[in-house]
Amino acid sequence: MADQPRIPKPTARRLSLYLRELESLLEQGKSTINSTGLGAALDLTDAQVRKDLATFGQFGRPGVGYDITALRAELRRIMGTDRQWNVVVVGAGNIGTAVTRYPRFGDRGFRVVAVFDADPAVVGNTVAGHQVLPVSDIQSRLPGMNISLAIIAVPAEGAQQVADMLVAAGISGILNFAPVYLSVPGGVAVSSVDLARSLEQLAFEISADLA
Amino acid sequence: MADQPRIPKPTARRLSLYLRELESLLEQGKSTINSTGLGAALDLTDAQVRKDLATFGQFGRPGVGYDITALRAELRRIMGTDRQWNVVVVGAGNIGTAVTRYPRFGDRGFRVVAVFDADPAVVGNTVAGHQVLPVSDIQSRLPGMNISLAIIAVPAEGAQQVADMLVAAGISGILNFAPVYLSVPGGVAVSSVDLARSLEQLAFEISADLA
DNA sequence: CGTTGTGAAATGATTCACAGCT
DNA sequence: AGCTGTGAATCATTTCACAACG
Repeated sequence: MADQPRIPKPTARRLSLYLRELESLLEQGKSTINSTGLGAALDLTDAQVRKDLATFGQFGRPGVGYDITALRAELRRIMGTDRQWNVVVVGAGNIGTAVTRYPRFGDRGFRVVAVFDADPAVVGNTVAGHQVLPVSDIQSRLPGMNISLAIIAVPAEGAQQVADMLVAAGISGILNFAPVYLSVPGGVAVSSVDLARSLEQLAFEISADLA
Repeated sequence: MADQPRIPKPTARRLSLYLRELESLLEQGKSTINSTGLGAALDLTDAQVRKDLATFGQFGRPGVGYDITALRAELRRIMGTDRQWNVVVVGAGNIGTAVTRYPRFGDRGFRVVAVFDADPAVVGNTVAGHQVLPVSDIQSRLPGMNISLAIIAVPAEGAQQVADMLVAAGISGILNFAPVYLSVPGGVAVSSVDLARSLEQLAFEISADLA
């Protein structure tokens, strides 16, 4: 087996940034872009852009740049978003509801197909066309629904337990809005969004600036 | 003037993680923690934890570890969250509303004090006790409200324009939920949350795993 | 000619390993 | 004895700079 060309983590994080910018350039009617232009739009150097893209293949043409449509297709393929991903949302509170209704998921290949909540007062309600199911049904209902991504939007206290249930039900990726570190077995990806942390980050940058 | 001990960006990002974990340890009734324990809870090595904290001072006691309450106070001071930060939310749609209602901000020193929206059908509504004001009032109303942080939760198309208005009104930090890169003058901090990107990241990790 | 792709150099971050404090 | 703080070594990422290409 040929060994994979290692992918630097920062490169992996920037990939979706390139993809987003390419979409925007297409809307503006552009058809090619060079590394300098793509970098300028994202605050990256031209060399950085070229190194990142070269990790996955040779997509550019010397003297011309990158064909936007072709590069977009490559990136989608590389990221796995050239197909549809079904998503389950656990937690139908403020955040869970907002996320379930988020209109941009559809354009990017994601579709919420089920919503769960632990609160009996919420179970049975409808959120964006989905009847909220009890979390106790995760075990029995999830397998067979062909879902590999989950969004956790429950309070901190319940998050680890929900994560365990989701993993047991075969989920391979979790987007976590609860402000706790989730411990999951290898092979399961976790990405976290902590709103208070994001604001703290800003407070810190501002405070550090004037120090 | 003595030159600042440079702060590595990854260290800056982890600071709020330590803070969050310390809160959790306090709730569990612990009073001291060592670098190994703090690291284990966050998937970091003990050396990493010590290096990070040592960037800001000598907070630990050899043979004992770190006093949780004292370290928490230090981190809060360093991050600037030992005081109250007023926050303005622009955009009262799904995300803006969820963020405005987010109960955890209060515990962490943040307080939403105003909500704006561009849609006349939404202006005048009440969200979590705040009457929604028209974005056109940002210029006149914001200055004097003592707000340095803003949350942008408007569609991609309007985000840059809103950012410009906020900067003009004296905001120094922006948490951006719109899926676009915001260009701001130096001295203004931006931190972004892009839900579709977060899911893409997971899709990529999963796809890359089985390659 | 302009622009890519890429080795080589420079910079940045993490890990090691241990002296020194309590 | 246990654990911190920290130089030195390793590892990772970015930037430089240029040959090769359309």
